[in-house]
Amino acid sequence: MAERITPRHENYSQWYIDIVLQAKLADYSPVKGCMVIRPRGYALWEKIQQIIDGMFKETGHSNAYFPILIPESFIQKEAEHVEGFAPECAVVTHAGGEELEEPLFLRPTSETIIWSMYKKWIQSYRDLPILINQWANVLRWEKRTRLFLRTTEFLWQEGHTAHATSEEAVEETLRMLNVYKKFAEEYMAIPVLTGKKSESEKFAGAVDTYTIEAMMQDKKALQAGTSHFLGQKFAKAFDVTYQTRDGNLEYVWATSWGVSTRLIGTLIMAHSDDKGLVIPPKLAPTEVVIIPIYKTGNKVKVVDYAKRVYESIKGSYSTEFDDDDQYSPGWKFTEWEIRGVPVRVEVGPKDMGADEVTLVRRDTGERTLVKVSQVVEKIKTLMEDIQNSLFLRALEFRKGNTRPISDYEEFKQYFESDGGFAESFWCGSSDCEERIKEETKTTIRVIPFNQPEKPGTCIVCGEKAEQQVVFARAY
RNA sequence: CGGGAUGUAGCCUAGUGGCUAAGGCGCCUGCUUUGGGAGCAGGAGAUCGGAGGUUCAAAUCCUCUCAUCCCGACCA
Repeated sequence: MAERITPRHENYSQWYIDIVLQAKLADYSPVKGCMVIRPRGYALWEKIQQIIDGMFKETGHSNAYFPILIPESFIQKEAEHVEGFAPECAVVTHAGGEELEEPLFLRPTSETIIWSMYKKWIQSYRDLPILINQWANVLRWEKRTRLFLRTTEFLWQEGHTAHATSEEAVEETLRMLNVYKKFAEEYMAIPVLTGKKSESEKFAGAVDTYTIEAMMQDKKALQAGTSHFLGQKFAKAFDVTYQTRDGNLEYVWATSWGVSTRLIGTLIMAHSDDKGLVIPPKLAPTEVVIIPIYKTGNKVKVVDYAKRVYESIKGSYSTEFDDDDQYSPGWKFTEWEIRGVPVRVEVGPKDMGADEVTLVRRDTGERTLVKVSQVVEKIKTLMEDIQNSLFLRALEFRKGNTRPISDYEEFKQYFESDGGFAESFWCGSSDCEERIKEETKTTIRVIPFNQPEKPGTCIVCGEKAEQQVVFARAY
């Protein structure tokens, strides 16, 4: 008997760890807070990269690469930025056997080094916009780490764009937020709320931070991607100006936006179950697995038959043929369920007799008999079904665990029992935000774009409030 | 960084001062099996997280240290 996966209702954190380790997505590394992304985890990341990168290219961006080492003085140029990041940075002080004259920071994010370069590259409005993305690793010295969700080193992409006008930069910020929303919903099958972050939750150095916010199966919120309007802060810090058409000098407007390997953690916590990983078809590195079921006497015949099925499927789907002789079919079923492969094709003597195969979908476990001649077509429908129903299930779950609440006592009770998302009005004061965080451990996850017609009263102080926001406990 | 827990073979666990550190899973060999984690036989694998100390004697007691997990504070 292999190790069991801790059921979600017993211990959600442990369940998550069990999935990551047993599906062999990642492993702990010898270095505190770091992880090794194993081939199956990395295959997922490559799939995510490939799709999102295509979306970046479609919206006019190019990839580039900037160094991991950043001079200390650069980090310190933007006041809020340094305040936000300096405490969690690792710094190289020695190299080549000598102490460095100026310490070099391992990048926690690349705004500063990139804007030092933009200063060299931008002189005129003709040089704008610059639309650059980089795929990179970054390092943040976190106190408390969790596989994929928060590690000391993680992989991400960071887009950094430079624009002539504020309007253009804001437009870019929202465009990329929508790219993230589209990716989350159409590929990851995870519904997300979009909107702005409150002052206290925004990125250090941003004017405005926008977020895609998802609900996990334990009803906690998770920020899955952010897009920042940086205004002219970094342009001013690095003195990046351009000459306008009519000869004036103006500071450049900036955006930055990113998603990370955290998306893999998000994916796990949104869809997986007590049997293991559940991967939406559009992100599955392996879409179909074929398992021949034979006895010693009929092995050759069954494997032959299964192989023909494999031949007919593999052109259309990323397919694995598991004819390993050492493990029983039951063992294989369990194993491929842990790995989260969306569709399993069982091929045994019974199926062979009827010129059929058995299809089993990972999300519901539902079995269907289908003629070999129709198998590719049927898998196509199944894949679409799984993709859609994962999304709908997550959407229903979020809806069922979201409540408008206007009374603070009711709010407290809500989070003492079930919890979830609370839609409540907020007057905008950081005092009220701070108080509700202290008293209920909830934070403002997002100030949604979609606002009710009528204003209300602040959930905390009862004063008139223009904005309705979403409160939740968060990762 | 505070509070708690844990660390014994690849994994899970027993052993709470005394003989050669025990068992299950996994792994290797062979045979038999195979429609939901198969069976039998044989075998390999551990300086008990690390360092120091107490003792005739330490996995076991003490000190320090490291790592992981859980709960907080801080963060993508």
